[in-house]
Amino acid sequence: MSLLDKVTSINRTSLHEELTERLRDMIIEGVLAAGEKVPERELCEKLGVSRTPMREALKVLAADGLLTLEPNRGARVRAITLEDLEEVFPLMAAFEALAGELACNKITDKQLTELKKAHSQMLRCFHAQDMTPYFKHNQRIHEIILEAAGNKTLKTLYQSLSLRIRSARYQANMSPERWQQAVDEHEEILVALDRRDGKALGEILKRHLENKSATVRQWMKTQNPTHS
Amino acid sequence: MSLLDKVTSINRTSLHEELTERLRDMIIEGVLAAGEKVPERELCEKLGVSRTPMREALKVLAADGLLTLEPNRGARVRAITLEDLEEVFPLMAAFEALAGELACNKITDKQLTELKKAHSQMLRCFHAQDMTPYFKHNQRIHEIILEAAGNKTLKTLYQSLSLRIRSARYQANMSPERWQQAVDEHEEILVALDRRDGKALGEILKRHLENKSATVRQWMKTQNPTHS
DNA sequence: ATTCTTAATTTTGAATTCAAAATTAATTTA
DNA sequence: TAAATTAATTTTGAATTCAAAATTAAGAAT
Repeated sequence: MSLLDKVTSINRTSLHEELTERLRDMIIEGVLAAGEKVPERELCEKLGVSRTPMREALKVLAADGLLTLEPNRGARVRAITLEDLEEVFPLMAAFEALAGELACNKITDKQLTELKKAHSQMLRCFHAQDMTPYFKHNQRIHEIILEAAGNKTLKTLYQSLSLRIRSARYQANMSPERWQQAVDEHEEILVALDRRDGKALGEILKRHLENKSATVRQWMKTQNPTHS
Repeated sequence: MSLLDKVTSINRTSLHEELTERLRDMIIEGVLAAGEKVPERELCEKLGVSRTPMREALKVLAADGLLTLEPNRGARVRAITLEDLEEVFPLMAAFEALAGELACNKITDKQLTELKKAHSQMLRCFHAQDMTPYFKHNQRIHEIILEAAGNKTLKTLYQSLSLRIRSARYQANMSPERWQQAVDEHEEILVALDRRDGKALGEILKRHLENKSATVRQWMKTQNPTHS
């Protein structure tokens, strides 16, 4: 096999794909705020593209649940409701449980090492009561487990759902007790993984997410009692 | 509230939405065969639409996993591989299990009656060894459970995955023993639902789908031992 | 002044157009 | 004749154009 064969083709991703990613980021970052209309023309101008690829991207994001298309009146960033949360969290919990079970069978030593590293970093942030990096490491841990599960479809679906409830997920501040509890659960997760006890890990992860869910729902209710 | 307020707006669904549905059907029915290129121009002519909405629909279906887009060379109907099956089935099993648990809490008497009706119809087909309507009633049962779970997101995701493995799912011939087993499992499902035993139902449904998975994978290996 | 009606403007949905890439056909060369 | 090169054709990606719908602005009527 010549060296040339190893040259992978340039990622000449199509415009609509790039746009989809770009818009997705803008939604995550809140540049396009939840509930707001998507300013199609303005976006086209700012990004220097025509409406054709832009509208293709909007359709894809709508199919993905991040936008809603209102016939003859354009796209709107989907605002998350309490009902959405209550639908999505059980699914996320099921995904996490499955990921845990699969990961127990497949996780490599390297991945486990990474996981432990992320875990101890997270612990440090917890003790320093430093929320933002805590969340970062936390997210990383769940990503490693998902990766270790070795199921691309699972990963894609999980991330898609995760994105939908993004805003609520990391804005709900946890009470000190809840935070301690979350950390304890993470200890349990590590132990189960170390033992390769898939069944136990699945249950812990499910419980972990259900607790998270309760926190977020609680928070959301205080935010907007009439659950818009 | 006047009667006029009850008049729901005409479903002036946009062209691209109708097209998406239409193409999806064509894929399910095999009019667009797995692995084949999607004849964009031809389809536009036959359906009497321009390329703009057609291409929007193709992008949506690609995001949904039914098509793959090959840059500068159009869309192709995604052919299901053994790897796909092995990724998707565990997810379907998790979905079914969750649906079962949720359904136990929420199922109405009417739905349960419907379910029992579909079940006895399915049994009749089993005893007559009439495969095609058996599958129809079978599918209906799982749909009712999904519906009873009362989680739209779950329903959507399940159906999306179900569609992806459609071809394999209902083409694998079951052995007489496996068929009997499937029927027995369905009996168990009914019993658990009747008892509103969510935990048990979840486990039965999971096992049910795992057995289904084994059958389909077996069949697929005989179809194409090198798993294209 | 406030509501209703009508006209102007903008936005949206979809067809058309155009350039670039890929494919096929034709031609040349060995 | 078979492989390689070049030219013609088709297909694809994306911008532009155009008609219909929605929104806004302006004018008329109460």
